[in-house]
Amino acid sequence: MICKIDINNGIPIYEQISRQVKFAIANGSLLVGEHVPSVREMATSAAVNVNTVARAYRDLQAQGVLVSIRGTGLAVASDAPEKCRHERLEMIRERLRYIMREAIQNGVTSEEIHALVRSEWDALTGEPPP
Amino acid sequence: MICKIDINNGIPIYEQISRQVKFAIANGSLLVGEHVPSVREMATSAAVNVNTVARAYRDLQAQGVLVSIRGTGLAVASDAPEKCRHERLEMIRERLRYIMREAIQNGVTSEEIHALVRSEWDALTGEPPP
DNA sequence: GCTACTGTAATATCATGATATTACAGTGAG
DNA sequence: CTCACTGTAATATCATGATATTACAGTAGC
Repeated sequence: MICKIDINNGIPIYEQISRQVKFAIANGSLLVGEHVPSVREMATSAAVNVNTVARAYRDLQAQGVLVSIRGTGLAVASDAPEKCRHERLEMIRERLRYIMREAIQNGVTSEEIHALVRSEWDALTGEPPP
Repeated sequence: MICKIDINNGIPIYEQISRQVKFAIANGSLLVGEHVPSVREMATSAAVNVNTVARAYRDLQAQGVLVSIRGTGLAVASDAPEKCRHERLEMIRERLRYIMREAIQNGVTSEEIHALVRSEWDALTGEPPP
């Protein structure tokens, strides 16, 4: 489990970590009962401070996604996959909403938005535009 | 010209102001030569500090969007509309790209994304889903 | 029991965004 | 000239995110 951190996107690092752990659980990269990387290991691999990872893990515990096993580490909670799968699209939806709101407020048309989404998607996936 | 500030979306206020001024110029709400609201007026109407507005205006001057007329205020530069129109979709495109990247990295399908965009757009514009 | 690993906590330090406040030079209307 | 408005600048203060560092209790393997 490796986290890719983007320092320039405005999203707090601890939140990026939290999101990516949830995504990993949602798509089965992390299984129920499996241990998440230790705070020190995650901090090293993501080139980030230990406290920042600890903050992310603390949030994930508070949300019931991870459970602490004293002296051993943090494991994926039994009901985490369901939670994370449900949250997966919601997290993306929320961020989409902010953009759409701005676009709508400023006279961008439905066609323009859909064209943007299509072209960006194709550019990122390497698919040729239809 | 009234700016709507969202304190919870993570984007710095001065940047939100800057963006909204550009949008206003792009869609003709602010015309070439027209004065932008004074820092104090904008600060009051947006419930924001004067320095924050000044910061946004300073950036807009540095980008050649506004020009200072000493003792009088700031006016829309002659080539600002072209600049802002060109930047308009690019600003939205950039933010879309971040979301799409996250979505793709985590196994969201093209269908899911387009469905999300459509449903969010319809929810925000009040249009019935087709 | 020793060692090496867990999470957790506390502390101090820094950058940034934002605020409140004060001050000053330039402009234009009266 | 005076007054009310411009932008601009400097200052101090605050919250937040992030960092570095140190420390401590619990667990597992040897």
